[in-house]
Amino acid sequence: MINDQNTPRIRTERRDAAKNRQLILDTAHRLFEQFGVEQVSMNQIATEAQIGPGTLYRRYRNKGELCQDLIKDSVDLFFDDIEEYLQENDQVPPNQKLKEILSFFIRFREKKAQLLTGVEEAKSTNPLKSRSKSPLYAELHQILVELFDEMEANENTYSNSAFKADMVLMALSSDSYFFQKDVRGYSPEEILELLSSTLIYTKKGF
Amino acid sequence: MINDQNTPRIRTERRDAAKNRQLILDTAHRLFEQFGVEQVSMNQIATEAQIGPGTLYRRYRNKGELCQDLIKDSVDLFFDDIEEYLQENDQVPPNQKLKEILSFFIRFREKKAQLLTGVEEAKSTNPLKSRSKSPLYAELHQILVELFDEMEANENTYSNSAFKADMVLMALSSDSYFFQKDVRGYSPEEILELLSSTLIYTKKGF
DNA sequence: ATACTAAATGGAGACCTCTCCGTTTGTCAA
DNA sequence: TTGACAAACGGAGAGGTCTCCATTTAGTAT
Repeated sequence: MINDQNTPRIRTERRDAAKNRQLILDTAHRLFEQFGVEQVSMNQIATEAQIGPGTLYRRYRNKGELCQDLIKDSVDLFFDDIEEYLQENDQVPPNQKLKEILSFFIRFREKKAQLLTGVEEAKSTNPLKSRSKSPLYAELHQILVELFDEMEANENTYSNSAFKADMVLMALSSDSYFFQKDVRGYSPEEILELLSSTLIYTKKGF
Repeated sequence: MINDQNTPRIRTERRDAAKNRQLILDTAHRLFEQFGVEQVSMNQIATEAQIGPGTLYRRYRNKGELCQDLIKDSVDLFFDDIEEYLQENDQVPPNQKLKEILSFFIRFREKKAQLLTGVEEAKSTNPLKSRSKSPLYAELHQILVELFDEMEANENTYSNSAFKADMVLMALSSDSYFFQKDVRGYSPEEILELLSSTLIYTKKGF
């Protein structure tokens, strides 16, 4: 899982290709930093990196994939944090764990806001495959489902953990999250509270 | 509210302009019907209608606005239905009313799937103003908030009706709704059940 | 070294969205 | 009628996304 496209490949990546990949990543990073992810076009990246558009699109089918590659490391660290937390706190009640995970994610989202939005936007623009198969989404969904299941273990409701997990992630998508912040005026902390009181603490009053 | 851009305007719409508006609407409707909303470009509409791109964009800033104009009438009917239902059933418990409204909306969404998606997509692509100010969204939100408030009237939770309403609408956005259908494999009825059991029947087991 | 081959490259080009602006055309007042 | 003028028009063009493919080139087997 650690080296996926870095070191040895199925038949090794050509040296020039590897060099170009790094060149693209560096250029994109620099331009994103300077102008903001939103403002930078694939064109611009190609031009700045002095490669043809074809070369760029060959490696990344769209800006989203590029963004994805750029946060890959952060995402890995993020999941490491979660795993560590879960291992050290497996006796904690599941709803508390859930809330903590959401808190982790919100912090992550705040830190990587632009790139995350970049990932999501392209996903929807392009293959219409929704924001489904982003590894981040899928893996996080899996974790949430397990916690929801653990929560409902001693309840009578028929399980809808997968749905709840989708709701949570939906609510924390760029679209929804920034709508809550910018239009509704909530702080990250308030969003966390609203979300947990709405979707996590389902039994009893609150 | 009834005549907004139809009959008398602030200073009447020029006859040629009115004619063109209708021409655009007809052309778009025809092309959408024939090829699907997704597949038809603004360009194509302009060409087919034999008008310059500038003329088209002058009237509709993007495809979303065009779609919006195309479903305006259906939307009005939709709200009429809701209003009628609410007036005839104001003694029914609010959670039941809520569920019924959602059912209305899901049916509407199924019927106007393509145009609705068209509206939402452009909204997010363009002014980044999120899917907020679509009249449909805003008005529906308002109705949901009132019902949630009514529901919580005799409970102790501090009100988060606005948030819940946002969650519901988020869950029924094209993005989320079709994800649930296509990827998770739920039927419209199942989505309705999941949604109500998750967000509406908050008190007690189910 | 040499030839072979699959990967990598770059740029032309198809098609798109959206803006700008010089020109045309209803409309209304004189 | 006849101006005058704001509204409407159309199309050129800037800038994007993404594809295709003829050409180049890095590894590898001989």
